[in-house]
Amino acid sequence: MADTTSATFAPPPATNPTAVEPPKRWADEEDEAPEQPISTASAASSSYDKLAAELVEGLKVDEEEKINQYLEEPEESNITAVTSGDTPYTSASLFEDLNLSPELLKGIYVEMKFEKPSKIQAVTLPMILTSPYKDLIAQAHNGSGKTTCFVLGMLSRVDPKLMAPQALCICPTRELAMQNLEVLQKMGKYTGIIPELAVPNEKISVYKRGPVSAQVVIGTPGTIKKWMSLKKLGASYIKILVFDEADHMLAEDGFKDDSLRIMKDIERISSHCQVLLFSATFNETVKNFVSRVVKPDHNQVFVKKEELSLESVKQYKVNCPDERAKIMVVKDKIFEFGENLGQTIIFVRTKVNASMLHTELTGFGYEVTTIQGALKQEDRDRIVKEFKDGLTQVLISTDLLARGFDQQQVNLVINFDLPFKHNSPSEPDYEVYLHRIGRAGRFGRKGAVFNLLCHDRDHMLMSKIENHFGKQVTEVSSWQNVEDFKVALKEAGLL
DNA sequence: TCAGGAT
Repeated sequence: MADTTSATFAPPPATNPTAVEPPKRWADEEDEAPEQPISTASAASSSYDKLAAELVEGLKVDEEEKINQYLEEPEESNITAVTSGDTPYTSASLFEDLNLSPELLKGIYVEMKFEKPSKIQAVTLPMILTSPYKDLIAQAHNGSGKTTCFVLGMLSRVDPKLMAPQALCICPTRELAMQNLEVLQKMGKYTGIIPELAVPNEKISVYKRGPVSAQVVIGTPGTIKKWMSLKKLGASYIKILVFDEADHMLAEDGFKDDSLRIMKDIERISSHCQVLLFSATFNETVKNFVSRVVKPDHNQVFVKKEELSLESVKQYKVNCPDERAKIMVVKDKIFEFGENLGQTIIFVRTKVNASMLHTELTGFGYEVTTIQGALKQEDRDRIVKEFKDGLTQVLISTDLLARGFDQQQVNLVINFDLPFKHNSPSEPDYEVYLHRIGRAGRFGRKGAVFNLLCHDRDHMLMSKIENHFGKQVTEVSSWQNVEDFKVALKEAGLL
């Protein structure tokens, strides 16, 4: 594949719009982490090639509507946007183009240290912030700045003088809700807007508290649903509703029921509420479903699946004769080089495997921490904090952290187990795979992924993943040879 | 042998 950073911005079936901006990397801003200044126009820009206009599959826009209004867009973009209706949008090349308050701009420049909008931000922010406020389904690469899109959207649309919940953001895990809250607090530092976290809390009873007066609420589905049903969280003034990791939030085996319930309760009371659905992944099934969930005149932004895997993250597979060998690879190869690398996340499929691997590695005397949902919340919080503070080097995790978790120093991801679909174990979970490898290479950084394969099924899953993304994964010749791993890590740019 | 949130 030539280069995922390149593409044409062209809604079907129209002709290409005019290029208005010089090419730049898609990952010119990180997803959830504000700490790093944006590096804009990169040296890689010369290698962009132009892709043909592509159809957005699953488009469900009313045929009677004029659907081909589109943004003036940088021609080098790997996203396809389709807008619906008469509203014209102009890509925002500067944050100043967005009519943001001076307080919000100050947060963007001073606190976040952003310079200019990333690709996904340039395209979606005008859609989010232009009246009439239409629903939006937006897909963009891992680490490309999605969080900023909806956080900025929420902060910008909230009236700071009205002390009532006006924006709601729903996330699949407590960790992600907390991370998003932190971004919002930082970006909104000068706005005076008050946020609140809505996640389960053993210490504070929801029954004893008063109604929420915070203007932005970020949380997990069950808690938000509960607060709403207990009339602690009023929907009257909510005008923007965000689903982070929206494909998972609306998937059949995800949080679909809770999410729909919340959405309907809000829309019943606040019918003009704008709904934003963000994720790096939308499989065809979910894409079709979500486009029927939002209002018919919604806008869409999508990326082809072949272009979703990050070019900056080098993927490898390692054939291991048995489970024991997988542990040895982690022990002798990963820890061997680990000191010279950034941080590492080892993904396992089950809590049991997480505990097993943790016991094995600590038994060898290695320092490693493990996070999974069965731990107490305070332990989860501590482990995440230690990892984010750089106090721990290697973190074992279930898919709890597969999505959204942003830690820039992670440049190595180990798939100790490959993700597969619960209801059909011979099918890989392509979306989880993509989210996992997206934990490395945040903000366009270099990274490496090692997939440890031992059973026949692993090989089958791996080849299906390769086919799905149209990308061959390089094989490490021998699981026992330190040199092979060294070569791989050098090739990935990590040594 | 699902992991996640919440009950």
